[in-house]
Amino acid sequence: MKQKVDQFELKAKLFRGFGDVTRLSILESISEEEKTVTKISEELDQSQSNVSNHLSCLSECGLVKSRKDGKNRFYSIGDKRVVKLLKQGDDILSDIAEGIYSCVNYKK
Amino acid sequence: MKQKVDQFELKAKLFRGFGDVTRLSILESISEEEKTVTKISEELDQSQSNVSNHLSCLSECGLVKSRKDGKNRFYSIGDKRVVKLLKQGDDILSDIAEGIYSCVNYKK
DNA sequence: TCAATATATCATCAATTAATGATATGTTAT
DNA sequence: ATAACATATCATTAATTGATGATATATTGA
Repeated sequence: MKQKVDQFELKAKLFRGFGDVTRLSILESISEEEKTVTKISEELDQSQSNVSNHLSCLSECGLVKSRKDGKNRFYSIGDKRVVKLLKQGDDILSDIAEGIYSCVNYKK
Repeated sequence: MKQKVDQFELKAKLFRGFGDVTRLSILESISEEEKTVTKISEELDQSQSNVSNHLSCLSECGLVKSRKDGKNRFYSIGDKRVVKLLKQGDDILSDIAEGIYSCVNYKK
């Protein structure tokens, strides 16, 4: 049972990667094409450091990968299954969006 | 674009439902068979109020459903796709578990 | 009715975490 | 070499959120 809890801790941590608007937006933003930090921060209207922080977190976890090209570093999704998972989120959401929206326990 | 951000906000909120050990454990615990609050709190060794709080949150969002039977209320997963999504989490995790584990930005 | 059991609610506290701003590192072109 | 650009790092702050404990509500059986 202890092992299960540890497993769930990791799994929860995985899902938390998708559980923040900024991080999720980053993932969605690079799910089609690789992008630089600057490009992403412009698109999301978020500070460079914030995006960079999230990206380093996502990289460390293996959710995104990156390649360096001169001054730039291009980020992209590290595993196809991540994209698939995000798509499935949409699928569920299409049915329960209203409930999620009205959930007061979480702000945004 | 604004609409997309709103969409991502909901989606992030959805994933946050799975992004906490206690909530995730609750979902996993009732994914096979419906259970009462008391049963779940015993299993997870969590207080009744904590489990109940999470369940009301999960219910509101439509992630779990419940039926009342006398003094008891039995909770179960609200949508098959939720179980599927959780399973896919395992799938991804089997490959990137180490990265997730060593991610220092999040505690547990 | 009253006690026992099961669950819900809710304010408060403690812990977690996202964002900011400042600074550091690395790369390219002049 | 140095200015300009791109990214990373990190301490601090502000906001969010999970857990607790107390209490309220509901149901059943004696």
